[in-house]
Amino acid sequence: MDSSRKDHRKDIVLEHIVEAHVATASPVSSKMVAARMGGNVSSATIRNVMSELEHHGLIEQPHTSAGRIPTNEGYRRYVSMRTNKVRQRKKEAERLAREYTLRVETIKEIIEKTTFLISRELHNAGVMIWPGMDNVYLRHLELVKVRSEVILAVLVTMTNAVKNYLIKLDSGIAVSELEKVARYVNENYAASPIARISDSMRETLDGDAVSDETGKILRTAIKVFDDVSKESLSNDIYWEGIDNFMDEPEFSDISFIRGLFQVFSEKKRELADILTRDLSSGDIKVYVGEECGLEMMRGCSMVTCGYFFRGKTVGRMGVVGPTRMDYDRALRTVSCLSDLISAKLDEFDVER
Amino acid sequence: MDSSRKDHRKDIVLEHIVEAHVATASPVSSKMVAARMGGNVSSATIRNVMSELEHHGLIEQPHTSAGRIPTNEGYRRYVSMRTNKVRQRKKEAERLAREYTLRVETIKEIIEKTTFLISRELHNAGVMIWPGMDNVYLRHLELVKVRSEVILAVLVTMTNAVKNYLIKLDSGIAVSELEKVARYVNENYAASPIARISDSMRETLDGDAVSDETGKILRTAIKVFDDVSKESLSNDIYWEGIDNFMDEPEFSDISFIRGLFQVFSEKKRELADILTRDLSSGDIKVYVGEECGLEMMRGCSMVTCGYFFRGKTVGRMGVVGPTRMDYDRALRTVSCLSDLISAKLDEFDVER
DNA sequence: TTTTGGCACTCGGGTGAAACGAGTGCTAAA
DNA sequence: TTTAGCACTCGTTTCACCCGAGTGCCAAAA
Repeated sequence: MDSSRKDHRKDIVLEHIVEAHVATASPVSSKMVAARMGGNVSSATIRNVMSELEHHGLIEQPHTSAGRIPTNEGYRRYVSMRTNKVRQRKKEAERLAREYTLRVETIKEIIEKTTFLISRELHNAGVMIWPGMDNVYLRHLELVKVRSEVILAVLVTMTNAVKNYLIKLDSGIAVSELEKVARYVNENYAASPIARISDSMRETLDGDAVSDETGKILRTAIKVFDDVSKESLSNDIYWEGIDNFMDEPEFSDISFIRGLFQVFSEKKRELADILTRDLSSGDIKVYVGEECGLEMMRGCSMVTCGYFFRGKTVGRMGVVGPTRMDYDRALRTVSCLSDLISAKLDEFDVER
Repeated sequence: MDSSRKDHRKDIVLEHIVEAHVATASPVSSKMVAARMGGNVSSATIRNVMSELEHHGLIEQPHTSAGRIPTNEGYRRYVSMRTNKVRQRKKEAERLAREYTLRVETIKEIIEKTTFLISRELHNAGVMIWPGMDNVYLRHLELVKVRSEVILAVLVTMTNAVKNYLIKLDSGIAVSELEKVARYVNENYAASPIARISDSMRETLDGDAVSDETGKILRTAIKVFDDVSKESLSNDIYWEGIDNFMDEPEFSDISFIRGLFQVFSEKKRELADILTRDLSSGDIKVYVGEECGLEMMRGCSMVTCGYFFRGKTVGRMGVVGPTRMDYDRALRTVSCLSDLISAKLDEFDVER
């Protein structure tokens, strides 16, 4: 048998090992692989192939006299054999699309619905980051006085998210003045990217003739948008369904669950940062085990994909589960949902 | 020894059993109780008392040849001996008070801070319900047009909570008209209890001379506030620190944790309802085990206390932990935090 | 050269007997 | 009424044992 065919068989065996292990959660024996391959090879042959795969670090034995399980590298190889052939199943896509036919008018609803669907479909945790400030467009601003020098800025974005920020001004301000500021912003900056509003205002202020009145308004508005951008530097994260983990045998160790839970609560910033880091591309990305950089994610994998608004990647969504995950299905579902919600988001954008 | 002194000793022994069990998490032996009582009674005497306590259903043996652990009834009795003597420790109260000296301007911040403090102080989960609509007072309303017949109502409450509701009108409406409605509401209903605004408007509408213009405004406003009240019938719940459970030996069984986690996620409504039910009183309340009515809370206790705004109980806050909980400390901490945040909330209310 | 049957070896898991010891209940004496 | 003493119980730990799934290697077959 020539070497290329031999390599191909190695991949086939690895595939079977991964898939059998995903299905059964226990080590896979040579006999089992032989059976899965139709019985036209003997287990002894498979044993030879397996020992090579082990040599390459793609599979390992939990102990002598046990079958093999894929290593992180094994999963990684398996995944890279898969990612280029993500074929969406039409029926599945249609079924998922129907889930969004009900009233979905805000990005909040989209995020809740999507993470819910991911967790339900894949029996794992669904995660999603909100669009960051540089990709969020203003629909409406309202300023509410809270105390003499403290105001509440309420922003409604083009994707109908309502965000509020408490802002401490340098000096007291009259309600009528606040109204003027809000009106000015709504008239001049509706549909602008929020992160760039304060800079654009500074230009106006530095530029030619600006009346005293307008100057005062601008200075307050600049303070507001500076604070807003500062307060939400990194994307916010939302998740759902982490209790699905608890069914998986690999998480029977409670300290594992605890660590993982912390990734989703106290340390959710770090998780959000990982997803934010990948925003430059909207492609599907797979992290196997600690690849993502979080020690506590050992034993877990994450399959994520960007979602789009106005043609730009504005956020990411995906699934977190054990490394022993049905990657094929995960890739399919995540990419399908990404398409669906990106289309939905663009509906928010039509001029009315 | 006369019978009243005898009964008193029973209580002392129960107290020691509860406290020792809380500390060690294992069954308490007669020898251990004798030692805790200063060694002037023998273990044999304690054994007699214990057998009586067992007879009364206050303690039980996990098996022969083991010490005793308190039953739910035992905890209940222990707690009722305690609740009337909740004495706040001054130093502790001052330490907690300092946690709120930093900027806390909105009820959201208060809720996050308080549940965090509860979970940190008591190493259990902190829970808190938001004030319900009938106790929430309007500070400001803003109406933003989303689509021809869909608007977004953004409410700012007196406690600086920002809530938003998507509302589907019966017919399209102009932006200028929306502005009029919002202005009318802000001028006439600021500082009113939100749940009663639509009724009050209906009265105005049914009453004497109302101009066509005002009538139109009122009808839209009524639709808005009807929808708002409808959408938030029950109080919203917030929690923090349920991972603290995972350290306790009684939760080493993962299915327990899973059930509990569901109480805090999918079934959080039921938990919120339990707290809402108790809103009539602001007193401290203790649920031992399934007393609260949730089967999944078996093995858990909940210590809650109301918090106040304008002298009325508007919400509840407390701690959820294993029945084997330091009730003394829980009662102290919860009641202390209730006082602190009620005072803080009232600061929001001063006329400005 | 590759595949395969055969076989010895490994090692985790399950089973059962035995020893241990913490804790009890009861009794009789203080 | 309290207490010392003692027999008894029963969960836990330990150890020896066996079973069987699975491997690695070798020599024969293809």
